[in-house]
Amino acid sequence: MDIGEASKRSNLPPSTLRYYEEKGLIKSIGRSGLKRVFADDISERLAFISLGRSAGLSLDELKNMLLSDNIQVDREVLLSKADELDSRISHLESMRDGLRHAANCPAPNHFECPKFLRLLKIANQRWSKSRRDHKL
Amino acid sequence: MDIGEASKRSNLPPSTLRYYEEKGLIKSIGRSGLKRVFADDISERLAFISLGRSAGLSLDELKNMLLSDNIQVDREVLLSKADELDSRISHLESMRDGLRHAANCPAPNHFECPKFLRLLKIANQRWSKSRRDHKL
DNA sequence: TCTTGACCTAAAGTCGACTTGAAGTAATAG
DNA sequence: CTATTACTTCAAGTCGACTTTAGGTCAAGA
Repeated sequence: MDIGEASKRSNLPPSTLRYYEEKGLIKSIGRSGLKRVFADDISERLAFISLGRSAGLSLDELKNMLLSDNIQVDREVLLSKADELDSRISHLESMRDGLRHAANCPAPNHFECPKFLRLLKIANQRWSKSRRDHKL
Repeated sequence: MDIGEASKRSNLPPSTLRYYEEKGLIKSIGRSGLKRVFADDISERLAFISLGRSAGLSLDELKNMLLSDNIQVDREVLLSKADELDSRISHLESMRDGLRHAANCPAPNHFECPKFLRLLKIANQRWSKSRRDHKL
């Protein structure tokens, strides 16, 4: 498959695919003349990357996850990434709950609403904890 | 409270606080000489911003949420932000589940594992749907 | 009185993640 | 044969979110 096809299937511009290749997130399987040729499973790889990006992961983080494709031992990397995601999910849930509450709260200023403040406080405690634990 | 105090309490450098003020995310209540003076509730506001940043929200998004502090009618903004967060949470959960599965999966290449691929597919369907719905 | 430290502004620099532009190649359609 | 179209490289440009730097103000302590 050429870069145009990969671009269509992944919904990412060719320039992005070249950039990802340069950064080592994907590989072309070879060339036909000048043109890159990609394997069929590139779509899934790119889907994974898109998903990760939309979830706020950096290209470096994603590269680490994808590297473990080849190497056996990287279960730990995957599991620790999963744990980081858990903590990120907690933040988002706190934000979401805070916003939903705020939308229905009669307090004139949300920062005076005790429930809202409690959600904030819990969320930031959780954050501090996970930063301590993972030395982020 | 001066900027140094606000910085300590929020665990953000003064330069960041000045930057946030410039971008309209926070306000100083006045000046004492040259020095900015912040109200006491600045800590909560900054906690909210930090939380949002750590969850991957942009300063503009956060500004929108915070603006609705003053104006009554913005329940809809808050609720739609909460919905966006729900979709972001779904992505993260899919990633997390995918990673946890991958860590225990015997398949040599995760992109050959049907369960992993199913998680990816579901996640991206959800993504496409939410992009359609919210015209992101 | 002088100096130190915490603040100030405005402008420039940095970093990640791309995008755009200029200049070239290669197959294909008219 | 030439023009179009899709690709190529490499360098430069952009954008968000900050950080750093240079030069200045001001209150407090030795």
